[in-house]
Amino acid sequence: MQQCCVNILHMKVTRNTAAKGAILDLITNSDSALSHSEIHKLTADLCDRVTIYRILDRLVNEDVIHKIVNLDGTIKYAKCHHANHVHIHNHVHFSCEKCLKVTCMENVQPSYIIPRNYKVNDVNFTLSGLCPNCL
Amino acid sequence: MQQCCVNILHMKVTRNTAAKGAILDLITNSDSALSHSEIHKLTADLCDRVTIYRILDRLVNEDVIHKIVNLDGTIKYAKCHHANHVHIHNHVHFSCEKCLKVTCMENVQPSYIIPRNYKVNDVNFTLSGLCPNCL
DNA sequence: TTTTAAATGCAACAATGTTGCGTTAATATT
DNA sequence: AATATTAACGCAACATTGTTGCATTTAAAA
Ligand SMILES: [Mn+2]
Ligand SMILES: [Mn+2]
Ligand SMILES: [Zn+2]
Ligand SMILES: [Zn+2]
Repeated sequence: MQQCCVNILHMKVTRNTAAKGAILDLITNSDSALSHSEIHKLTADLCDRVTIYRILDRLVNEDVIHKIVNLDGTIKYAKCHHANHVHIHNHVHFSCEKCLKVTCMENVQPSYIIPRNYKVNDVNFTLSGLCPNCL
Repeated sequence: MQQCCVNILHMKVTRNTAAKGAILDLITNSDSALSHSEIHKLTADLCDRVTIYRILDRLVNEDVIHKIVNLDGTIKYAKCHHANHVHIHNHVHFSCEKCLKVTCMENVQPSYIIPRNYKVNDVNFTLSGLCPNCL
């Protein structure tokens, strides 16, 4: 009765499927964060469009991948490379205006001072401009 | 031949209209950032849905208001209260998970160190959690 | 192998954002 | 004040994105 994966919020057992594995591989091996539509195009007929939404939600809730909100409002998905499993996702993301790639900068963690009467649960720091490849 | 307002990117003359004035007032007097749909509801029959999109774009391009991308990908609009006109918009935004309000924290400006081979043009820092009213 | 319920496909729907075009009206010019 | 210019508008039509319900399939525990 070994459980392979769980939704860390609801402590509900989840399952591994072919589509889930393929999408996770895609995200893991990508050098930039991917949106739903990008994944949809890259996977062709792997599975239904709705299934991709559900798989992405599942992977996020399992804390395997994380969401990044791009400056135009599009949501992208990436996999952290650091080891810690349950994590506050407090690093910077860079959104290149030319090649349109969004990348995690896991070693850039901004510091800020916020009044004590706020409780911070999550963080989304995005810088945009030109990446090294496009500069 | 005094020009009232211009698109600062294209240096093109823009015009003031009743709908534009009303929407700017709404945003100026709001204590939190507003989305297109919120503005649409608040203005009732002021103008067409499409016109609101175009007015918001115009106000952003005139550098009168600014966009804030919320953690769920929804885009909100706010007006800075500081004086400087053309500005890098580098302050933090706070997104409350309970009351769902998004507010500018103009005096919170994070510091970060990014490699020199990146060129930063814009910044979007959003914190989410509980605001003082909801804590 | 059997059981169970998570995951899927599909259809239908809702929300959000975009484009083209004929008309209206803000503003500069006369 | 009248006129000319063209930005802004309304409307319809469309595209994209995300959601929900339900019957069927299938991963994985028993
Ligand atoms: Mn990241
Ligand atoms: Mn702001
Ligand atoms: Zn680039
Ligand atoms: Zn609140």
